[in-house]
Amino acid sequence: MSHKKAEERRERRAAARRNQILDAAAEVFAEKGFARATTKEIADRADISEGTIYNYFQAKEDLLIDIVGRLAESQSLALVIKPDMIEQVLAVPPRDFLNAMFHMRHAFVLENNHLPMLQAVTAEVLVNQEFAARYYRELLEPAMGVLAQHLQARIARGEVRPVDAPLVARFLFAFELGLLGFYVLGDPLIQAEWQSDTLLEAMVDFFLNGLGDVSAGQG
Amino acid sequence: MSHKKAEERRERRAAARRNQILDAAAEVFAEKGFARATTKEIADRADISEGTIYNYFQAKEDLLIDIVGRLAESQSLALVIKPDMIEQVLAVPPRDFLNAMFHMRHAFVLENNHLPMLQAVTAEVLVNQEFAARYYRELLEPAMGVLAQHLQARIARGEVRPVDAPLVARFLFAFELGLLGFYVLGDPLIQAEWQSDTLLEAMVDFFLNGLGDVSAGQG
Amino acid sequence: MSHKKAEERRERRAAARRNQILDAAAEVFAEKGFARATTKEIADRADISEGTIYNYFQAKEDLLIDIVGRLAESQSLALVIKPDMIEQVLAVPPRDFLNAMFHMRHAFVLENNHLPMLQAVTAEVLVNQEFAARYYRELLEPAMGVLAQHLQARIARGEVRPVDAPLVARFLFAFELGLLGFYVLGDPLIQAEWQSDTLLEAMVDFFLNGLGDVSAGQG
Amino acid sequence: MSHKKAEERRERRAAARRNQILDAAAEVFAEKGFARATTKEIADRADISEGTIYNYFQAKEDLLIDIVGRLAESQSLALVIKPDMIEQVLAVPPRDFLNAMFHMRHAFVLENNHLPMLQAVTAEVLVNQEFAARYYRELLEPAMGVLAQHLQARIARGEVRPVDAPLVARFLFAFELGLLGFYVLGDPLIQAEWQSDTLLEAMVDFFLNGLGDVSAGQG
DNA sequence: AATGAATGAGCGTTCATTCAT
DNA sequence: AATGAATGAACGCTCATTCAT
Repeated sequence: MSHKKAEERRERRAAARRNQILDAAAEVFAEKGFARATTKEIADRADISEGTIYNYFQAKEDLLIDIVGRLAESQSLALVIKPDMIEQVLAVPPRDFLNAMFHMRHAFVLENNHLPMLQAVTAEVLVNQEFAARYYRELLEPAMGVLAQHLQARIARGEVRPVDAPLVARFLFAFELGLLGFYVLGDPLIQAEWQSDTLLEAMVDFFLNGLGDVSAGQG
Repeated sequence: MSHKKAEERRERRAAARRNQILDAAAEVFAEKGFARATTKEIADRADISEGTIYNYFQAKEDLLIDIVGRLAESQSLALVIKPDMIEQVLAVPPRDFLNAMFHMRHAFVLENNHLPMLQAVTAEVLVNQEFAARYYRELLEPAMGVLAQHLQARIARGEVRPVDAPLVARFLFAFELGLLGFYVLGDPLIQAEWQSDTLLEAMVDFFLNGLGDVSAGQG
Repeated sequence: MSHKKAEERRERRAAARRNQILDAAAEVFAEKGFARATTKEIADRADISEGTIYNYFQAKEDLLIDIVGRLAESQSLALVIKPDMIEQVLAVPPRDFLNAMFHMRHAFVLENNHLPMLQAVTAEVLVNQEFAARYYRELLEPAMGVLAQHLQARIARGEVRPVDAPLVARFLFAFELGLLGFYVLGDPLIQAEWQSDTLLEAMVDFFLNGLGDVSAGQG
Repeated sequence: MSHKKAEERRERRAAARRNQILDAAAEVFAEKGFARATTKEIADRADISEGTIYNYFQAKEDLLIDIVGRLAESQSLALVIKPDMIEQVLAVPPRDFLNAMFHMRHAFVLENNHLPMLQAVTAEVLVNQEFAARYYRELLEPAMGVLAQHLQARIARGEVRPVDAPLVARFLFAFELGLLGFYVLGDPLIQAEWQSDTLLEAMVDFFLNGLGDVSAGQG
């Protein structure tokens, strides 16, 4: 039916506009922060007029909310270990699993305009309680939960030491969050090596062996 | 001389006023973010009038700059391993050294109104290049440099594995930065345990041993 | 001719659309006032798109102008004493004439969506000189003129005291205008009784006898 | 005490500013209507900057609310028959009482910038339910109540016919409201005579005698 | 003839900064 | 040194109007 097709095309166009606006918003938010970003600059960046933003979003704040939503969706597609794949993933040795995970997360950051989105959202989250809750609930908690379960399974299989899985999952995410902070702060070493095997292997090595507890044998 | 004394007293009072204003500013910045914080609220919080702020600072932005300065100064007093103490510090076993360092850094966060200052500065740093540079140069780089050197010395003494010291120093600071992020985000586990021995020891353990490389023996 | 018929049908449809839009506009203007009413809400209320309004009217303001026009036309059909009926109307006793007039005017307000139209126009008229002139010229003056003439004829016939006819005609219309104001303001007494015989008779009685000049006999 | 005096002077200045702004606002509201009036024009008219308005009022709407308040206060000072004066007022013959009342009300309109205030408020009231309620409660009801009581007392004394006092009080106020409408609409007769004895006496005469019920004697 | 996405001027409001007191 | 009233630029947002479809 032509009516149906026309509707579909309209919806596709609307979705494209929304994404166009969100991409522009994420960039400006990342550069200036949410509060200092102006709807005018977002509109200019997206090559539309200010009024058009409000045909697609109710308020400036909704842009940030929807950016979180897009990140969450994107992450869930990319990072969650699907229930029906558990066995296959557990078959991968810990070293390779860690490497793959770090690799995937570092690649995720640079894909699809994710960096400005993460930067924009992270900065706002530090000074906006409502956002903090949403960010924690939608982005951190689900991914951390999956990792903690996975870790627990590895422990049960005797592949890693019997550490406190939820705590170590937080360590891992905190570590990644901090490393992303270093990237955004412009640390030359982290920026240059962000996707390099050198960095990923150093991380894997560090997570598996730590500094090497020489005292352990001595104590 | 009484003239000199009067001058000194005046300067002491001025410094007290500055600190009073900076404390108020740090709180408001932490709660709302720099851009959303208003000079009116800062003035109210500091129990002075808006005009008075401008007798002590040229612009709102200077408040944040001076907060970074105060943090840097405070950190340099508290955290830098003084050159004339190197030998004594190296005498401490790695495990105790790490424990002391984590303990000191976590205590630092909660002391002297440092948390709001760190929160305010960290949020702004993510979206303000000028600030990012200042923060990196004044707060991160010096402390990281000292730690990297220290680590190198430990490696030379055979106390820790021959890791890439500058990189691992970054790992350590990234980890701490990310953990602070979790604290500010309101992660219940991290917040509850922030200064507990349990958390500090888990961290030390993790840094010394990692997950335990079971595959190492297998490879 | 089928061409002519098609044209007529088109015109009838166009007139229906115009009325559909004007009815919707009058409602929204009455509820929110002209300036606060949006073309979007008018379009929604009329079940058409915003663009369609502009196929029938040049601008939002024209909606109000045409509402005045419709009211004037409607009033002239209903209220003006036709020249060829003068004799018949004068044959009606004053009391019955007043009663009929009040009855007709009060019914007029509640008929055919007139109330929102009157409300919308009256509110705008108070703050818009151009409109005030149009309203006065098209709605008040003609009706007042007819009433004044009629009154004069009654005076000539000795049926009413020799009052200043144009002034008393104004009194009568001012009174009705004010009463409509009370209705719109939500005065419970006036609203409840708007079309009741009680109110109409009290009005007639008041217009014929006033408060009763007790002093007249004393003076 | 000089502190107290300074405070008093400050308050006097603030009150003057508020009045200066309200006067300007009333004028602009009367000319354009509340919604079309801009804060910029009010500020220009009051010879201050737009920002200053917001040092004295929370929002544009509060200007109108406070105008109603000023009118109510002003009216209560001018028009309410004080309880301890009832006897004196009742001693005045009905004709003189009506004349004085009409005189006072017509003078009130032209005094102290009341006309633009009444015009502004009346126009808004017709299209704003919240305002209608406030206007009715604060401006109409109290004055109408006093008049109805007074009328009842006159009836009890046999000075006026036994009319329905609350209803006739409404008639009187509706009449005045409508007459004010005619004034604002620019009716040349009403405008020219607004304060003239001719008009006032015609009104008094009309209220006392109506059109003269010739039929009464006939019936 | 009807649509509704796009426009951009203009609105009410905020707030860092100034300055007379 | 301290005040707080005044400022006005700049913001987020609305909405009458246009026009390609």
